Amino acid sequence: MALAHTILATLGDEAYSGYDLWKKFSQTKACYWQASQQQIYRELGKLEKEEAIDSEIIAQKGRPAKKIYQITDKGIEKLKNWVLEPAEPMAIREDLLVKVISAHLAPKSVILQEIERHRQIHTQQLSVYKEIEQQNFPDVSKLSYKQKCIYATLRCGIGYESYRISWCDEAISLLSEETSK
Amino acid sequence: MALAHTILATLGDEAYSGYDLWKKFSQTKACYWQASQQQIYRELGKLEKEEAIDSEIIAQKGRPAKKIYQITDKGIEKLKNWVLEPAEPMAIREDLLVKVISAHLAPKSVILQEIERHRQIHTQQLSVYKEIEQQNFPDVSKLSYKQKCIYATLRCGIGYESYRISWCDEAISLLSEETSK
DNA sequence: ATAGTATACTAAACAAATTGAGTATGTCAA
DNA sequence: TTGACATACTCAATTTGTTTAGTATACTAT
Repeated sequence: MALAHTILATLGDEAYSGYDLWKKFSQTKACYWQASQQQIYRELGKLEKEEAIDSEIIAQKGRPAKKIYQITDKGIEKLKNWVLEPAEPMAIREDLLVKVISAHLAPKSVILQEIERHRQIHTQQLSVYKEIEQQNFPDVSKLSYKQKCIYATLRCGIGYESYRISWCDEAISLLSEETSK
Repeated sequence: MALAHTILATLGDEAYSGYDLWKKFSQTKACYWQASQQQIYRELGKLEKEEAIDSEIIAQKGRPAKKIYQITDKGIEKLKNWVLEPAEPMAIREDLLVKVISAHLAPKSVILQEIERHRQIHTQQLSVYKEIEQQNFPDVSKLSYKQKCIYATLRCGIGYESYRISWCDEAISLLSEETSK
């Protein structure tokens, strides 16, 4: 599965501790992979066992020591082989939509407010991505191939949040209408 | 979790067997919930144990007998309570994007062809949804509230596939460009 | 005849994800 | 000095999802 590979890909650029990875995931990686702290620590343990990564303990002043991980040649090989395999599109499992098809069981305002709440969440996330875009990708024409790849994932996140916001607007408008039946 | 609730919501309209539900899931439910046959059968077993649904075995001519399930009052109550709770936005875990950030490990054509393949998958799914839209929702103004809710989920699926196609186009264009660096 | 496909369901092992409880250190503000 | 928060990591239980392997009936095309 791809959590291992996302970690490998991230460690390909720089050494990170589990905690650093977790923060990275909740920030810039969020547009394509979400994982909890526990998942990341467990996966790091597994990857170290199979020697795809190795670790080093770094003492810090004024902070607990941290264990930073580096990708090994074996890990690079593993990642490379995986990239060559075809990827399945993500499975859609959207709780909100299950609630929408069950919406008639509750007062109309419940689902409308919930969609509005989601609209806000996606608007917030979109502004985070747009901020990253402005800060890190001011001039697309000057990007290296590797940077373009990262930028493409950010654009995917921006597209996703925009699509979600549009759908929320459409759904609110559709479900707010007066219905004779 | 929502597989149980998706099943309950589906059984709210009509009695289905596990096999029927599975087909329903791979067709019209696909825009908001995906589940395998095995998952559905297991979930049905659980739901029956907790008396949210009950079953009846129906003999058929020229086919194996089937076990059809109906929602109980307890099940309706369970679904209703769940609808009132807030829903978390779906976690994004998109293998393709992990491959995109690792794309520099393979020849450029590998990732471009893979994105093109995904573009085709999403184009195919979009046309399925549009066909359903034309067949089942020719006149939105005549829909009941309950039907509008179902239609809203279809519109979400249509929006999703459209967004995916647009992103594939953008990514192919971005990554195909000549890069000096 | 038999191979392939569709219907209809069960079981079990395994992998991945979630949830909750802990441990420990250090900063900062009330 | 107490409580909240951030850093940094571990362990265990449970749920959810995937994979593989079955059983069994019946239709259809070769």
